[in-house]
Amino acid sequence: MSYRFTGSLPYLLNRVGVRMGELFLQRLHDFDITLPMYRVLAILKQEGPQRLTDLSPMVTVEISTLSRLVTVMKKKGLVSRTRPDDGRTVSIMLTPSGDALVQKLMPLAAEFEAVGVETFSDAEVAWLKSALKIIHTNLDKLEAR
Amino acid sequence: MSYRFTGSLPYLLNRVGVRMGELFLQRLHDFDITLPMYRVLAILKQEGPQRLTDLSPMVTVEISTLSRLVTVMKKKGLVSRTRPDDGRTVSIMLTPSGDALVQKLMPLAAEFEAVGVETFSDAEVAWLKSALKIIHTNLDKLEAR
DNA sequence: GGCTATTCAGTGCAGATGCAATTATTGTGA
DNA sequence: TCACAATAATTGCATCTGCACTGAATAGCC
Repeated sequence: MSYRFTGSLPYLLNRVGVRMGELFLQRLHDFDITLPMYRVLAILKQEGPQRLTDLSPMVTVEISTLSRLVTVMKKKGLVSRTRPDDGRTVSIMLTPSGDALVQKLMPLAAEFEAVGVETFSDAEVAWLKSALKIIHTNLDKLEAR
Repeated sequence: MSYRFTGSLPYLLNRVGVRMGELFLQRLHDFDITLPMYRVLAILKQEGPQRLTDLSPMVTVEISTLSRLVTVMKKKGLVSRTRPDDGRTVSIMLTPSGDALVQKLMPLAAEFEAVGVETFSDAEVAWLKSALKIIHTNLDKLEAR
């Protein structure tokens, strides 16, 4: 039966990833933010103020897109832009309002994860997560051509 | 240590999924098609002619987007549109040219998967894939609110 | 110190996408 | 049979996104 597309890893990964994102976005609708915005908030909450260049790989979004995204988020009062030490650099920081919002959303995200893996043991979930990290690293070999 | 966003399942899934897609898209560039187009071709190759409604959940793409996508693919001579039995329905089918293209791309996709999981045993890969399917099913519980 | 290269962010533009409304066809109940 | 509901695909519109280019600031080299 050779190669089954619907049984391939890229397909299965994309399918479950997109699905989870879609479902989460529906809940986010009440808070008037998008999925990438949530990811930015969550990263800033965890890692503290970041430059766009550093934020980009963490949220897997192009810098140009991120730049515009931050503009919108600033208008919403969720983050602030400041020019610190380096004049080229911009430091993106959570505002108290943004911090409060991400605080409210974290339980929701946790619930999504819990439902997704409710049929697995803790050890299995741990293995799965480490596997996803390893695969991400393995993909580096494809990067340089 | 409470909740770590970068250690959460949705984040890890999205990150590796998007990354794999980006890398694959780079290779697809030589063939002048996009990632969703490849997915449509692969599904049609495996499952045979499909309606838009059936295709949509399989490629995780909105029907409206799919409709326009098929228009472009038809112009490229990769697929054909036909109105069969039901007058409302459209049957999307691979052309010989589309079939030849997907045939060329399948080894490439297989290589991507192989590199991604090269540090895992066959049994581990099998478990991982079944886990991704189960999670996708578990997410149904979040669908209906 | 001054010139060039590099780094970082922002913009113009074209294409992709989703939601909502529209059109066309089929199914159904009185 | 006829009106009305349901299904399938398409289109209008606003938004999102990435690529390529531009602008601004710093670093490195002579």
